[in-house]
Amino acid sequence: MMGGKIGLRHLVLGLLVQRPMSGYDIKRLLKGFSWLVGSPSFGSLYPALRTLLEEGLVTEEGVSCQNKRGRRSYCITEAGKQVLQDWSHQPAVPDASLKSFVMRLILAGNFSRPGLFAHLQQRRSQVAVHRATLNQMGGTLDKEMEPEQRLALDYGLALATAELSWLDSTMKRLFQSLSVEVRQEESVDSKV
Amino acid sequence: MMGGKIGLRHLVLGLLVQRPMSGYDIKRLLKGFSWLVGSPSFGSLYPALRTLLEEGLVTEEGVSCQNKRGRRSYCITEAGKQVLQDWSHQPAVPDASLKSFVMRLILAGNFSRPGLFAHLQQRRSQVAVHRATLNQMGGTLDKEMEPEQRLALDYGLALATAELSWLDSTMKRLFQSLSVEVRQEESVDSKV
DNA sequence: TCTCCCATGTAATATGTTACATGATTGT
DNA sequence: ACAATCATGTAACATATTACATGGGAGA
Repeated sequence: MMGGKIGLRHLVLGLLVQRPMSGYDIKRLLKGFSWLVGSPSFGSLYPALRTLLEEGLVTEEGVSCQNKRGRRSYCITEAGKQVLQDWSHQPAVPDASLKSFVMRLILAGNFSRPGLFAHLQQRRSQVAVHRATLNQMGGTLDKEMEPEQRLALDYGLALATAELSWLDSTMKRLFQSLSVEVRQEESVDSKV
Repeated sequence: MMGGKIGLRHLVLGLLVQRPMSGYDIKRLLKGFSWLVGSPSFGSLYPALRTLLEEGLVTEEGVSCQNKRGRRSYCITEAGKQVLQDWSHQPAVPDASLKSFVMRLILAGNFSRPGLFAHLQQRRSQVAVHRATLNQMGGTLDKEMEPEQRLALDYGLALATAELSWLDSTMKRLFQSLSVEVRQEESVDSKV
């Protein structure tokens, strides 16, 4: 879910620059952005932290480090900052993005007309949820999110809005007779 | 690059409904949509076709099937159509999308201001290329692409345009002094 | 025949998810 | 002390990429 070249490692390092965090913290923080970057599973997150620790890019900071279990907070080291610095100077690879929805769109010819409509509508409700989530994050700012992350939030909102707009106009165009349902759902969204 | 639950298999099946194709054909066709769905590598494509063949979801059709090497065209079977049908009735899982660009955006606080600007501008040029590619596909339609795929094309264009718009306004807002460069690049894009 | 490109195949490697197991902490 | 949740760890599995190897056909 996190995708190849970039890797979880750099994302983790980048988040640890802002403040020390545990694996659990990272997971929680990233969950809000899951639509945009994907939320790593613990099965990949914890091993990644372990590796970073062994490589000396992060250190363990915390009250109860001698215990095998228990909360562990990680803190980026100078070496880690250097690695992050190097990475940020490399050009970003353009990576594929939307996958399953567009896949189905490409195969739209195989759908029945009602099937296509259902597909578009399902996507619409998913995107609406994502937009609502991002909106909510913007509201509860200050607490856990650094102000710099507003940019990512803003970006996500802009794209979600554009997609909703496309979905609406497309559904309207293809299925004019059913446009009533779309309108109803729209009014629900705008309350969020 | 293709992502979990959905799998290459269904995409391949879906494309084979339209007409028989070889692995190479599939790869070529998908390359144009690579920004939207990801383009599978041969290392995953050929084994996938092999598996589908063994499962009886596709058959080999072609002139020289007795050869070990050489062009092989695959044709979907009734069983394959059934599998595809079942799949298309399942709800789509919302999958993460933009990854590396947004990752860097989230980490924007670690960037220097010029670094951030470079990052945004790089993204802009990538998206501009993608949009140009899609535009071109729309022009050379009829040849290799089924008319149903226009929908995916249209979707991709709408999103790319929205993203370019956001990038432009954001860059303008954050770096007003440098907005001249953006304008220049804009005029280049519109020629495509 | 030689060369270049088309087309397929495969092994090594990387990375991620799922499902499970287990230890800590907190509230009642 | 008990339950619920927090938090970490790990093995089995799935899937993709990369780099390489190989065969076939068209033209010089």
